[in-house]
Amino acid sequence: MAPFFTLQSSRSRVGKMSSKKSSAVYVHEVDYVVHDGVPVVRVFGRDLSGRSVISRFSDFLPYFYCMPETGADAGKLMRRILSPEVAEPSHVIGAGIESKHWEGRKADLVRVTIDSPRNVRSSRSNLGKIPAVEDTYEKDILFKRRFIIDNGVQPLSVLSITGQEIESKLPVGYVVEDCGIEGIEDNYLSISDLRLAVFDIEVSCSTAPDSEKDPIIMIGMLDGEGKRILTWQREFPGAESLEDEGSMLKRFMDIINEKDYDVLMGYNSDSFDLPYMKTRARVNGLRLVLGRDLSEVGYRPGPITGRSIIKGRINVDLYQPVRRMLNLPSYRLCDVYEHLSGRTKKELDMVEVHDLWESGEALDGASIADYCSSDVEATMLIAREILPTLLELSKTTKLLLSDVARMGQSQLVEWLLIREAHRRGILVPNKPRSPEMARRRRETYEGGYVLEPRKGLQGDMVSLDFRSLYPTIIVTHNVDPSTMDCECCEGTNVSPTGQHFCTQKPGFIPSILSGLVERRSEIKQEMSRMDEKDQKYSIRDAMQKALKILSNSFYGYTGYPAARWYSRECAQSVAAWGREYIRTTIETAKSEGFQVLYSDTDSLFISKTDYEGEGLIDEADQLLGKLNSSLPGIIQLEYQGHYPRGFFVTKKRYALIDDSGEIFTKGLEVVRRDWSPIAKDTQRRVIRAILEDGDPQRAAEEVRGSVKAVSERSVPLEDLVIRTTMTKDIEDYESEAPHVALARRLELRGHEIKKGATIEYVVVKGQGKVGDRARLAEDVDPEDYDIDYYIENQILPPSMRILQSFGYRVDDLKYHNTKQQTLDLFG
DNA sequence: TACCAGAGGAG
DNA sequence: AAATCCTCTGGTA
Repeated sequence: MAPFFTLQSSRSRVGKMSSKKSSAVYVHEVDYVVHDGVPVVRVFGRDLSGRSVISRFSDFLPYFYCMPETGADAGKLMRRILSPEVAEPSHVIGAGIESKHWEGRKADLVRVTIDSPRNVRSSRSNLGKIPAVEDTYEKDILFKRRFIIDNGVQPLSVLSITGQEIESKLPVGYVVEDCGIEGIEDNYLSISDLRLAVFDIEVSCSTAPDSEKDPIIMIGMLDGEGKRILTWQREFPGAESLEDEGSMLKRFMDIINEKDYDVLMGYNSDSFDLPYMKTRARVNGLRLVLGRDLSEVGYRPGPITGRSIIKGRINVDLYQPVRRMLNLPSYRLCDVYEHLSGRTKKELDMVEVHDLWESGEALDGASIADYCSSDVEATMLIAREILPTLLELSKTTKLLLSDVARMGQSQLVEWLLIREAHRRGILVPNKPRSPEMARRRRETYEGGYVLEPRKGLQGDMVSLDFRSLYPTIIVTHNVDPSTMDCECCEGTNVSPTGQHFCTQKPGFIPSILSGLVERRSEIKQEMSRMDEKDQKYSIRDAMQKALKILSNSFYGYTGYPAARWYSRECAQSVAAWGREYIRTTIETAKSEGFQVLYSDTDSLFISKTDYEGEGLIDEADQLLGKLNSSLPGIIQLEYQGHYPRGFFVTKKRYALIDDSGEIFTKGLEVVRRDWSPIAKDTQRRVIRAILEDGDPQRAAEEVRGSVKAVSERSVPLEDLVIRTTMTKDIEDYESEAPHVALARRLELRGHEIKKGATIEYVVVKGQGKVGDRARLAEDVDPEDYDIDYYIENQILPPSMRILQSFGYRVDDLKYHNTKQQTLDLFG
């Protein structure tokens, strides 16, 4: 143990030992407060008897490391830092020497302890200026996470603590002071052990909601026991009606605090419901108190959307995780619900809610209360779908569930690495500063290999793919910044880009990744022997998904310019090895008499003359055996599927049908969000006609049908809507694409259009650019849509791309019946 | 016609 | 706030 000197004696727990008691707490949330300048970490959770606990730790302090300049002595630097003229203005209250792994060697660092998290920034800036300090490290690790990592705390599992129960004003639960950690148990909560609730608010407003003046008229809540709808002034069947908005908010707070939920979830609750409720509470002379410590809801603005803070409860906004974990054309609550349940749900727009509230009437027999109720049910359904995976991600990364729900893939990987680095005594690299990041962004490298497909209709084929190609390359070849170009292994394990990786000692990243990959394959093994309806099966599935998300993120992480463990050479080597493996596979398949129809990165489609069905599958199996016997390490090629028919249009654009008749479409307009429904539906019918019936003539007929419908104006406007996302703020666009042009006009009309908004437009007839003729569907008369545009630019191109390989030309598809057309014009 | 910016997909 | 590869559109010179 390294020597440790302090300027201030640390609080001793020994004296209070007699009055201390031990308890075990399931950890839900962790944060800290500062009392009289002293940081107190609070662990929120529930004890084994189910009582809510806040345990307070006051002997944990923030710290960071100072790396001495090369040649400078760590001890001397430490003494300098501890000297009053440096220590006092820098809030240093202790320092010690610690040895850490750094860039392939052991380095002695000065670990500097600071009095409070709020002083870390200024302190490291001061100490960083000392000439003998080369750089400071680990100063930007959030204090609550530092506590979790250093103490090995496992969120959602059991923490054994000692401490003194103290008097508190909490209505439920108790507070334990002067806590110390006795142990960590691997005893994780599952979803059914958590008290969870979803909520949703309805606002009445005439245009856009303004939290200063437009009231919340209803709050829906749903937990394991049932649903509650709160409203005011008006009566709705099944709803509890309060006197006014303020009373309703008060009632909401009372329910949350009495039921003492562990998890509170909403859809867009971080950026909408909670901030809105906070403002409405203020307008009504109240404070929105939802914290487990009876604190008010907080709000921290963020780069994209802010984050609402409910102290002590796990606050999950399902919107972001849904966006990340599900690939959907739309992420409106009703659309996500529809996708998951297969049932439709009516979404009310702001104006409809307003009208119904004002009139007190029902729309199509349903009141606002019914819609509010369906909103919370939809939210709960989404929670059931994705919360299990979030829970598993939290268990694997040991991050708080509320953090996991807000982090991207790179952050999940990074925090997993940081925790592991701490365990192994590895110094955590700093985040790159902006010039370094800019430099990294410029250094691009070559990625996966894509083979030009054999175009047109193909018969019987089999697809093979590498099981987790990039993760298995990283593990097999020990790809890691610390193993790269070692002195011991020159000339062995050389990547196609020239770097070699140590074959003697396992690298940091590969050793962590191999654990994840192994666990996943064990779980998948287990699952293959289980009944799919078994509840344990779905838990395994969530575990497996979480491990997959994490394993697949490592490669991208090493090539990510903002990563602490960035290494272009590593990312480059992985991709280069990937290209080598797929190219070798293609060559071997060819030399074994197969035709290789298409290949992309880690997969290939093959066929063999005179072989079909089972015969082809047998042949492919033999090829697979041969290939796998020569693949190194854990890299493995797998049988993916058999397709009796399919066609390739270009790279990354094709459609296949499998033996059960299921159609898989990749890249074509059908699967894209930015084409009109009429264009996508027509293409879908073309694909079906060809793959299901092998009937291009019927396909052509489908196209003519759509052309006719558009010409006759019998297509409903909603099928003509083109949706495009604003990927940046309006003023940042260089070009004047249709959705940008419309967005600019809408802004002049007083609409606020932010980055991320979806612009939905219909093209109307007239002269000039498409952008000038793009209109909101609500502003378009069915007589005004541009028939020619929809035929020439929406229906024909996607369908033609498929049908041209069957010998069709544009004119063959254009007119259903030329004479009829002429007659119509005159009739 | 050639080129660019932009969107959104594949793996 | 993961990477690269790729096709296609609309606008512009």
